[in-house]
Amino acid sequence: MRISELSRGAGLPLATVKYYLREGLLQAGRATAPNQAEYDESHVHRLRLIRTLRDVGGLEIDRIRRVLAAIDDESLSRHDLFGAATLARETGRRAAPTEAWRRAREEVDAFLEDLGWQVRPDAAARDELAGALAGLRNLGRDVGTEVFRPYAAAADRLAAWEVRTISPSESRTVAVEQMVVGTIVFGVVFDALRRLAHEHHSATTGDAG
Amino acid sequence: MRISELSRGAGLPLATVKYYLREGLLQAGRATAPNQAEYDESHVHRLRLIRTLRDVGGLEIDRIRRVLAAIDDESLSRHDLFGAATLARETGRRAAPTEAWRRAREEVDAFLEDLGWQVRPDAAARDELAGALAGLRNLGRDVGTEVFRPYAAAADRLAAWEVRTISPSESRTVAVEQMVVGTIVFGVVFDALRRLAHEHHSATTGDAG
DNA sequence: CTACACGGAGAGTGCTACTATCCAATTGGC
DNA sequence: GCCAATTGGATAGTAGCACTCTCCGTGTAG
Repeated sequence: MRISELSRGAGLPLATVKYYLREGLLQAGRATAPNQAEYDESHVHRLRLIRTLRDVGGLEIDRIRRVLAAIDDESLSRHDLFGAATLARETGRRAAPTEAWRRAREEVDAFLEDLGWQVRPDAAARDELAGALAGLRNLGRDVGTEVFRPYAAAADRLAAWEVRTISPSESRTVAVEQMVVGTIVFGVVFDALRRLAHEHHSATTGDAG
Repeated sequence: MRISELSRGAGLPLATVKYYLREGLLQAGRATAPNQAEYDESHVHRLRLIRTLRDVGGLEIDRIRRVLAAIDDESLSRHDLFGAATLARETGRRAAPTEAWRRAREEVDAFLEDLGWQVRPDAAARDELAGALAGLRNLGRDVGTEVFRPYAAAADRLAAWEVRTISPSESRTVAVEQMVVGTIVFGVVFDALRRLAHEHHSATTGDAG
């Protein structure tokens, strides 16, 4: 198919398809002439993937590019791929690392050590936890990493189940995409469900103010 | 204190403090002259709250404004406040509602009905779940709302605990801020821990490729 | 043969979150 | 009481992001 058909097929403006092509999110079509190329179903699927990552996951274009690059990299193992999905959800700390922040970061490292979790020392999630802890303290809450415990327990249960169910998948391409999409989309799903559960429990607790 | 002291005290550029003042995120100081005002600790705390919501929670200024307005609104009950925190995390669907999306939305409503959760029919989280379901299907996954079940169970357990522990708080102002900050910050915390747990379980499963 | 479509590139748009400049009024150190 | 520095307030400018538009010279379908 030609680019305008691809555009219609994916339900995206032609200009947007060209933009994704320029940005390297969408693989180039098979050139049939200096200014003509042929696209197929794989391009339609890729566009859907891009839009899901953006519309559902809320990822920026730059992050999507890196996630897709990891998916496309045949040399990456499945375990590495979980890292890629992880990379996709990393927030990218905005606040400068203060002294209090560094202390919080050390406590987070000790906490993870205590949990016995085997995670990279440079995982960005560590920084996010440190930021959260430092933020809570900065707002006057006298808390330690023990407040993370119930969350860690819930995350541990859920992640163990997720890893179990995602592993026995078919081809690498399929498995890899499931892993990445699953991590991102179900992250959003859990967050939405948690908010709904808050509302539900807050209502049934009968606290009127 | 004067504005420049406030700026130094909160560790933010003066121009940024002025910006938050203009945008209505930071309450005005007590005017002592046509062009002079007095600020206090409550202003410092408010600035910290704003930065935590932005740096840790990743909220945009407009959303922060609405959250703060809800916190400041004395007429809102604690239950309403959970709604305000909820509002703070709503993603704001970006994709246009297609036919497939509308079908997904109906299934989500039925699913929540089946769970027995009492949630507003206009909760934005419903749309997010519909978007997630439609997105998964659009990528070729033949799934129904039953894939949400394990997540709903985990979210239910966690939210029930959160509502229990947050309710018996002191003054309204403190409780309210705890609720909002907690919902947002611990949302980030859970997400970070889930990613770390993925990495840990993926490593210990011993899948090398 | 000619009107429309193509790929490619550059510039322009709208939005967000600041950041900088200007102003007249006011203040604090001498 | 003087004057540089600071203040509150307003306006304008900037940087980054995700498109979106316009051009251009070349192809292609009816």
